[in-house]
Parts: sequence; C-alpha cells; structure tokens
Amino acid sequence: MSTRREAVREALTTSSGFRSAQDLYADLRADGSKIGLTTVYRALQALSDAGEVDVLRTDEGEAVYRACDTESHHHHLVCRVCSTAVEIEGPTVERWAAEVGAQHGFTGVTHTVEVFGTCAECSRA
Amino acid sequence: MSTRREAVREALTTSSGFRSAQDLYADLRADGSKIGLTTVYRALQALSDAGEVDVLRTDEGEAVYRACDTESHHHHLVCRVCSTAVEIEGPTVERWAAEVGAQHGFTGVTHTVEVFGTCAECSRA
DNA sequence: GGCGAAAACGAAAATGGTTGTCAAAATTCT
DNA sequence: AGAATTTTGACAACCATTTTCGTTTTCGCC
Ligand SMILES: [Zn+2]
Ligand SMILES: [Zn+2]
Ligand SMILES: [Zn+2]
Ligand SMILES: [Zn+2]
Repeated sequence: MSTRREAVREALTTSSGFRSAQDLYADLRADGSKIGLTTVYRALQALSDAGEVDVLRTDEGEAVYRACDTESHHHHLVCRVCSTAVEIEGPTVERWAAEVGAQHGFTGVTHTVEVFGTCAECSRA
Repeated sequence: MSTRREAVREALTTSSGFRSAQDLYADLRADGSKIGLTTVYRALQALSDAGEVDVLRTDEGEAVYRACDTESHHHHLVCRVCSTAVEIEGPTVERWAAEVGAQHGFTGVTHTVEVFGTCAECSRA
C-alpha cells in the first residue's frame, strides 16, 4: 500500500458521507498535498477493486465513494443535503430480491438498493 | 408533441429493455431518419421530465431509458446480458425503506431499487 | 552506500457521454 | 402570404474519467 493510496483512504475515512474523486482531490490539495488527480482516481479504483470502499453513482452520473465500517453486504441511507450516510441491512430486502428474480427465471441475481432522505440534522435547518 | 419526439418515444417503446441515447440515435439513423443526436437527448429529457420514461444509470455512468407500461411507482428486474427488463413491485420493500428512513430520523425518504440477473433465455445460452 | 528493475506518480492529452450555442428549417398564428 | 414562435441539428464546449508517457520513488541485491 503506497503512501498516496493511504492518503486517499485516510481522506475518505474522515468523511461519513460519499465523496467524489474530485472532492477528495480538492481536500488533499487543500491540506497541502501535491498529489495528482490521476493518482486519486487510481487509488479509488484499487480500493474499489479490493472491496475496501463502496461506490455508487449520483443522478448526474458522477461516481462517489465511501469507506464503510463493514465489508459484508449492506446498503445505505444517504442524506440528500450533506451526503452523510448510514449503513443499513435488511434481510427482508435480500430475500425479496432473490425471490422476485427466481420467480422470473433469472439466474445470478444481484441488486442495488439505496435509500435517500434528509437527515435529522439537515431537516432542522 | 413534435414528430421527432414521437419518433424517439416510438423507438424506445419497441424495445423491452433500457436503451441509451446513443443506442436510440443509432437505431433511428439506421431506420433512415435524419434526426440529430442533440434532438434525441432533448426528447429523452422531455419524456423523462414528463414522467413518461424511467431513467437509470449503468455502472459506467451512462443514462439508459425505458418506456414502462405503468406510470405508477415500480422497480425493474434487468437482464445483464440482453438488458431486457421486467417491471416489478414490492410492497415489502416500500415499507422497509420508509421504516428504515424514519428510524434514523430522516425525512422525505425515497429509494432506488433495481434487481439484476441473467434472464431465462440468456441463461440457456 | 550504490545500482538497476519495477512500481508509483503526475502533467498533459485523449475519450466519451452530455449539454450549450446559434443559425437554418419547420410550424403556427394573423 | 408574411411574421412570430418553436423545433431542429451541426458543431463547439463541458466535465468526469482514462490513457499516455516521461520522471521519480521504492525495493531487492551487491
Ligand atoms: Zn444531512
Ligand atoms: Zn442487499
Ligand atoms: Zn437476457
Ligand atoms: Zn419502490
């Protein structure tokens, strides 16, 4: 694990929400790092491949990443305002997805589930 | 509703799967239409705004569209190979998403749920 | 410590989907 | 028909992401 990649992981870990490559690059540069944008992309790619970070796409198509506490299968409850995310689980959903796939004769069934809303804190404002 | 927009809607309706703007553009041109790519994008934007087509993002970030039978809330079971999609509903998931959001104090809770797999036909091959 | 191979870096260019611009063409109105 | 309005499409601009490639750093070995 190179120093640069460690820096990207660190920058990602200090945030509880999903961040884009550009966000992280800006953060790191603001902290005085001389890291290049390409390296940030490469680090995120590697971390993603290693299953150490979760990725999802915003409505605008931008990839955003998050360093989750658990590496086991889970989903997220994401604040639309501050992008803070909470890891959630749902045996109910897991079962439902598998069943609906099987019912239609699909094999190798997977799913994507994300829940969005305005978090308690942002709701107050 | 202009002729061009109608043509895009038609091209989308003849497919049971999700298609990208570029796909539709290629289809239309192959059919002899002189439509421009810009117009395809504009038509899809309008149809999407009107809630007449569903949009989702591929893993690569490309927007893909589908003219669904129902305009009411639903999700999709999508074939990873041929991209054919089946509209599915799940009261269970709807309830679960609302609950998990409420439990964490989130307001204005929405969700995205898509199920992927290999359809029966593609599984045979 | 010195050295060479291999891996990591970063700046700049290339890519590819999508959107903005603007003048021409089609449609609608009077 | 003629003017006003909308739609269209070629082309340029955008922007996130990837590729390229020469430079720098790291690492194993002498
Ligand atoms: Zn929030
Ligand atoms: Zn799941
Ligand atoms: Zn299929
Ligand atoms: Zn739903």
